[in-house]
Amino acid sequence: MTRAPASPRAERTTRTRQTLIDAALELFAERGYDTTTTQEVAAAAGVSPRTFFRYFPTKESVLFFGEYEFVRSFAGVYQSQSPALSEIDAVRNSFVVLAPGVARLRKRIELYQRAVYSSPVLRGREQAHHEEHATTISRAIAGRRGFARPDAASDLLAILSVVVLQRAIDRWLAGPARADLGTAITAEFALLRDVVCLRHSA
Amino acid sequence: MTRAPASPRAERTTRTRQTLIDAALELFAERGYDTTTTQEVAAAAGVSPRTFFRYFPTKESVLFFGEYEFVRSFAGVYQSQSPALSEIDAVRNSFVVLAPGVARLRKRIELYQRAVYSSPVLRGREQAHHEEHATTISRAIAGRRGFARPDAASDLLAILSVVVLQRAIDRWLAGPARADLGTAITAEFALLRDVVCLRHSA
DNA sequence: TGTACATCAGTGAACGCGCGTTCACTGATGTAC
DNA sequence: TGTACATCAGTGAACGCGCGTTCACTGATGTAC
Repeated sequence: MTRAPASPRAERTTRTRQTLIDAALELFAERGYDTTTTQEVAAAAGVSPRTFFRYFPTKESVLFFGEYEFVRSFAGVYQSQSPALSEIDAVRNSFVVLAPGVARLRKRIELYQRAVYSSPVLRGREQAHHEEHATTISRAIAGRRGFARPDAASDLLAILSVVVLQRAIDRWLAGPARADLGTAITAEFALLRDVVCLRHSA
Repeated sequence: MTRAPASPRAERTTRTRQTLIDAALELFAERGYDTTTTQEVAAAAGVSPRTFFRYFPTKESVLFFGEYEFVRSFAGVYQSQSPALSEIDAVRNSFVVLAPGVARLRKRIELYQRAVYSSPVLRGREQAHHEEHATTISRAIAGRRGFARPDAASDLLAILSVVVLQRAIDRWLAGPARADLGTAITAEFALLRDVVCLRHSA
């Protein structure tokens, strides 16, 4: 996670940046993003208002710095799934494999989600991120099938996967601290199959 | 749509408001929401900058004024679906029934979508609207089953429905002007069933 | 129908606010020799 | 090891910008009688 402190100067830079990020995450989650000023974040981090913009070009960027790269590792895991699996099962399995890496960041993700929900503009950004993630997943799905380009089916499956994953994370965060994210993901995908595939009503 | 012009004064008010809305929609879609100022909207509508805020409390509100109430009519249509239908089929059928009402607003919806996509804050608002719509749909689903409260299954189905409907609308807008929205909705729900329910890979 | 007053659409001007930029500086850390 | 210079983290102060508010006004429309 944290780099080796190359020099006192570099170490100070890293520390200041991290302090700003922590302060911002805490304040945004607690008081709401739109009602927290960059001045307040700087004050909480013990630096001057000016210094905030030395580290981050915009108020938003402090939140999105070093985003957990769940999706960056997705493609690799997905390709290694058994070819016998259907696409949706392969996606679900990949998510479950990656779950422990996410689960370690539970506290941070919880603050992040609270911050994002507090503000329209952050929700919009998050939505754009989800779309990017879906694009990545869609390409991976198409690749596993040996298709050069994603089609409507892989696009839809990718979007559904992101929505279902987000729901699983929300439920996991709402549950006890010891809950297992992989289990939540499996349950949510099972529910997806039920509501879409079961033919009978009620 | 437009009320009877009760008096010259009331008629003028209505006209000014509509002119502002039209100008805003046009400019936001064309130049982007964030890069268009309320001054420019006022100028395009032929009124002073100050007058904009006489009609709308915020820049955003001019866009969301008189939102098409697709979802407001949903519950009624949904309850009248045959009890023999599965929930998801009943939702799809309801959407198809309501489609012509939406399709009449094609040009306006197109501008609206372009405006929303141009701005993070609007995407965030739209996301919040989708969530509200999903809540409405989820309650309708639970009601049809005779349940007092929505559960995880109705919530998930509702969210999926909103996502799938939005995709259908996007594809419909991307297609030729004469395309049928109901057909696009049916196709998208069929695709949903395929990607979620088919067991074989490739 | 005609006059006196009330209401209201539209406007101008000035301001508060928070994000983000620009210019100019201080003092500590790093480096060349 | 010691000195001279370079770099860089942190800061202060002033400003631009666009949203949104406040105060005070004009002139047209509406209403009471």
